[in-house]
Amino acid sequence: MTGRPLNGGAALDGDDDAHFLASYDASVFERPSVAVDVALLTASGGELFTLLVRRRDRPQAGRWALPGTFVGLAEPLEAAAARALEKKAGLAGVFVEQLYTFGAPGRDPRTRVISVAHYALVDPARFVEAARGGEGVATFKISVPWGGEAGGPVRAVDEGGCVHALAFDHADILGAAVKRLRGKLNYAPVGFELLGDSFTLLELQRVHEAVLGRPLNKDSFRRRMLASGLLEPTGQSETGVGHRPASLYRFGGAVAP
Amino acid sequence: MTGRPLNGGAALDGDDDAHFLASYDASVFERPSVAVDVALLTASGGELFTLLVRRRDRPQAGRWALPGTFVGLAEPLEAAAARALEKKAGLAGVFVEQLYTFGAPGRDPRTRVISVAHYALVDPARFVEAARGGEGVATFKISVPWGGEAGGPVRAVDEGGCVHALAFDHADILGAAVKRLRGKLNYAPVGFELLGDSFTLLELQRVHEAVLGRPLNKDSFRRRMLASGLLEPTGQSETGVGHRPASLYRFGGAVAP
DNA sequence: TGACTTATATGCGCCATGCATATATGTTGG
DNA sequence: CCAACATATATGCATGGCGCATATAAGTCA
Repeated sequence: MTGRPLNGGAALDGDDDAHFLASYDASVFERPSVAVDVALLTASGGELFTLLVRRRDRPQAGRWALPGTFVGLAEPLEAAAARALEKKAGLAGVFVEQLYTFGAPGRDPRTRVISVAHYALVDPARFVEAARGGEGVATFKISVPWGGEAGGPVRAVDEGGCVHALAFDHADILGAAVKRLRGKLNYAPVGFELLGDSFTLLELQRVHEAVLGRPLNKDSFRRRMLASGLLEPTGQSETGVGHRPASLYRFGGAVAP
Repeated sequence: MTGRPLNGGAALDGDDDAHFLASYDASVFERPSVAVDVALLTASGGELFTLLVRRRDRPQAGRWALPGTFVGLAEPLEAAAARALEKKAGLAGVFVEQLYTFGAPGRDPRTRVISVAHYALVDPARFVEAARGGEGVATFKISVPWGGEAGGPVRAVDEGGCVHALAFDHADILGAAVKRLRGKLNYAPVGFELLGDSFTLLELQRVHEAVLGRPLNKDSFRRRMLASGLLEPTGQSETGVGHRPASLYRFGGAVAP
């Protein structure tokens, strides 16, 4: 390994940098536009759903698209994603995380638009409320045509079972969100974002099954979750279910004994 | 779930969109700059190394930084990453993948610069060649101050054991690259990018250990790798090693029997 | 030739998982 | 009030992966 590092690597910037910055002309280079798009996901009945917005403006007016917006010049990316979610779906304070940046030169026919895609997770109750909120907003079931972590675009299916072609590369963004979620289930406490404050083990299992797209072994899932130390019994149980009620749990983040 | 999708969702764009696009003025919004930075990694002797470039321009002239460049207006992101690697390190045809997009408003003092970070993997032989290539280029050992998949910035250590502060948020980018690589080892055939055409099982184990930052059980590693079906014996063995020579393998991607 | 060093093969115990069985505890319908 | 019902919860058992230990193989080097 050949290396010629500086001795000490001391910071060389100071007042000189300040002078330089004062005279810096930011308009020298032509720039692409930067946007964010948000794949909002929820799980219900062992299926994944997303919220789409009908485009009113060109291009691709009339198509269904992810909530999105252009990024403000001094706005953090996550803030832009949260703003898009707030404006288009009326949702605030939900889990949002960066996903992948889609930047193929031809993905938007207007001009070069680089989209920093995010995904967001909410429980079904908040999701339904958000989907009822605005005009031009609708819920779509996500149909994943690939298994495991293969990846690729997914299909958006409306209530009538009709598949819709989405705007731009938004089917790929949704596919990336599902893939990320599947990968994360293996090692991270995902899934709790998709549930309410308290939940039964079976409800948690249904969420995992919705994300993974395959049934899970009940006993093994129970043991694994209870052994993970992430669950905390509330002491309460379901009521009115026509059979033995299940214990309710909440997410109890790694409390040391 | 409330939904009001269109019947059929037919594409509404056509000649109308063409007229619209012809008159579209792309300069309405102020835009951030978009750059790519590339964390080039290699593994040797159970350690990870990266290649850094000494900044000659303001701001932060003199600091060590990842190879990077601004993205051309019609240039794919991966192409920009490959171009940066080619120009700064003389490397072409290596594995490059998008990592994460760093866009905090203050990360570059000049103006808003959003960097789509990538990581690249090469075997030590090509790495050393690249590091010898240019002036103002050096090799640094990566010291990871966190375990598992915790994440966070890493330290760049020169040959003399001296830790250098990197330009901008490049220590975070390197940390994200290590984290990604650790996560990927669990399910994907990573590691082969970091080795030459043929290698012994122990060499492959050293690569995994370098990435994970912890020793691995030799027997278990052997069994797991041989059972994975990803390895193909070359029929050859090491020579001149002062002990029983190990069999050489190559990466044989899932060949059906 | 024999010491030395690492590769390779085999066996054993432990633990997570999948599967089967048994018991517990609510609701619902007589 | 009681029994049927449906699911929750608990327990046992076979299997397979993994960590660990042991034994043998095959080169180099003095």
